Amino acid sequence: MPELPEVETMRRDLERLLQQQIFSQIRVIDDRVIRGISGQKFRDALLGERIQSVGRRGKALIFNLRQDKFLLMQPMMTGHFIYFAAGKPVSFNPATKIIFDFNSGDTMVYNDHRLFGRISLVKDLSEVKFLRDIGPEPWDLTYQRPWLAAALGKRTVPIKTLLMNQQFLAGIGNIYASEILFKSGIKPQRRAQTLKAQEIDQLFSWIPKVLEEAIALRGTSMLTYRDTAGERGNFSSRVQVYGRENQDCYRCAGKIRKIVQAGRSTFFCATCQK
DNA sequence: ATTCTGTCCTGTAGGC
DNA sequence: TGCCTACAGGACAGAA
Repeated sequence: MPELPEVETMRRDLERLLQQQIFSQIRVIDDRVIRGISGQKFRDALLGERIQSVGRRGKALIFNLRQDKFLLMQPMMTGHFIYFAAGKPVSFNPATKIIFDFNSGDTMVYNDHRLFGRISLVKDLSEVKFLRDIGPEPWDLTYQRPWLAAALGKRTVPIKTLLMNQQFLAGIGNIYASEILFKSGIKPQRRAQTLKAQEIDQLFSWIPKVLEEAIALRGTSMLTYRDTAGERGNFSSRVQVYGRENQDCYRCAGKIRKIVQAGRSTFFCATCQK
């Protein structure tokens, strides 16, 4: 489900709400959401641990517990946390897979109806393949115009598919790939290495701009995404092309079209995007 | 090496 | 209303 803006929204909320809190009880309702160890071992290893801070890398959330202990969570399509302050009624549903209680009396539940999400405890983040192989964040020092041009030049995949490749760049998923290409005026089917200098300029500036605007609006809610308070993201109202098949383009008279690339839906305006 | 396809799951929206 | 199919914010193995 969530892409970089949604995961960053979760990170900010969770760090504000849970920093310095200590796990006092953990109820694993469905073992399948935990990777590597049993629900019982997961629970035992987490009890008494204190959340020092909450980080993010691409679409992964990282709870920093100790120098050699991290709670890693990848929401994938439908995983998300809902927070309940002490004294508030905690609400569950069939998607609730883990319930975390803290010393303060606060509770955080983990919901994931499709069970694609991953939660694990790791000693060393570099032992996680996903984190070893992931590309730069769009705000890293590496993220420079010449780096982007060189990286694009080596690839023959359609630009939309490349934008979604986490080894290329961290954090962009299916919604923002379409939105970024619309803003950049580039057709999603274009092969990465065929982009002209002026198009690379557009892409280079729109990638962080679109993501930053989405973070400021607390992400996009299409179907199931909710923040830690159970609220929808407000970028949904700014979406230009995603999910708008056959509707009018906001910028020209054309219709938004939908195609499938690498098994995923892509939306674009055939008039605005060249 | 890079690129593409199918798979893991469950819920829900839309067509008939 | 109720059935049936298609599809859903991701990542990865295995095939081409």
